[in-house]
Amino acid sequence: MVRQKIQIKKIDNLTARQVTFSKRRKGLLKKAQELSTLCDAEIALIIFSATGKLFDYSSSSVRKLIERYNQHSESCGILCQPSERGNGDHAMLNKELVDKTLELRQLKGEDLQGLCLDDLMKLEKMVEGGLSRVVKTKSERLIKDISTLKKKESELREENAWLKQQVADKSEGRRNGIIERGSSSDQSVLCHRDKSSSDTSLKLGLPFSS
Amino acid sequence: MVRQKIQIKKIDNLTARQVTFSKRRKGLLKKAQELSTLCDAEIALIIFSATGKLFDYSSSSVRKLIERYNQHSESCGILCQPSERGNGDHAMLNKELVDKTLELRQLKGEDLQGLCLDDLMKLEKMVEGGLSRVVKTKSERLIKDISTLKKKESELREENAWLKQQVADKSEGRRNGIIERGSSSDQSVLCHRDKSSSDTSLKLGLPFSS
DNA sequence: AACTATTTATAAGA
DNA sequence: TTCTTATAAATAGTT
Repeated sequence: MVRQKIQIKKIDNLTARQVTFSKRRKGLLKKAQELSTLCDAEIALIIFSATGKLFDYSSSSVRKLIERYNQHSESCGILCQPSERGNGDHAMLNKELVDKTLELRQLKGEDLQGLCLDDLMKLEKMVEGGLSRVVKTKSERLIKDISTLKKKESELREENAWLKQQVADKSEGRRNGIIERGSSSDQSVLCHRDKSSSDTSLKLGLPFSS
Repeated sequence: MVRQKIQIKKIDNLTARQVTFSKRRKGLLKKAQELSTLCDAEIALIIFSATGKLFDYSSSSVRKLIERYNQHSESCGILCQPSERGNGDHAMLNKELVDKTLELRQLKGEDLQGLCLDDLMKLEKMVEGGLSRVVKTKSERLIKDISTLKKKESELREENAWLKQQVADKSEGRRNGIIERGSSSDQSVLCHRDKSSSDTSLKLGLPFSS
């Protein structure tokens, strides 16, 4: 489009992609807003970045538009049902939900402007704690996975050695003019082991190191 | 924008409005599609014309995006319009609460045993992101506070110097037997300065460094 | 985050 | 609606 025309395909370079995303997102939001104003249209725009971050715009409210969209596209009864409510329980539940939602957002590092330094320090400590526990659990999981993989590896090595031995034995047998003594039982064992091991290695995704 | 720049306000003429709607809608859809392709973003766009006609676009499926939007940011909908949700959908409220409670616990590093390695990595990334944002906000706050404090400090130093000068002048005045010439106007100025500065220092909690 | 050479989008007219 | 065209706006590449 500019200095040079670009192809409309995924931008390979990460930085360039992020910059373009930021610029074009801004442009898109502006255009949406202009259209809704100029032509008296109701618009909702939902954008998830490749990293999962959400950006949205609506001339009124995204949720309201979704509601309208649902009504328009389905002849639904589910979403528009009137209801027995108002236990007062409802309000409480809702309040709890609002509280948790805010806490959640703050743990994710959003909506921090309202917090004082003290709150920020507390929050930092909490998130650090969470992070360290997540990392610890991840490490444990990794270690466990590694040990499982190592075990599989040693089993496979063992099997491998055994197979090699079989092959060597057979070759030697042939060279010596001895023809497949007891072959049927050996075959069945080999078949069985081979099947189970290939299944395993596929699932776990080789190769191993060391 | 063209032959003549237009104001972004509702177009009065019906025909012109319809024509513009048609053109700009097309442009907006194109831009949305380009953004999603170029930057690997997921986008949903819902447009209701003034006459109630629906136009939509999505990189995948509008319904899927709405689903994701609900999961990602029930927060926003709830925070902004708690009353707008399906009144009395107790079960749904409850489910959201349960979900959020679990998410909250996991962000805090609890209840991680049920997660697979992939989930743990995602969680780690999310918490890291949160932590970095919290730390960044804290730093900004600290820097702002420090700069405020430094400014106050310099004001106080200035005031202090001025006061010292006053004291010195008075002492000299007395020693020389000259009694408070023009004292009333000096006093009023001093009073004014003193009041504003003491109020500030109390609120911010001295002392300063250097 | 700014700049700017170009490409795109589009308002007005046909 | 669609086409044209002059001009405004958006933006890719660069700094």
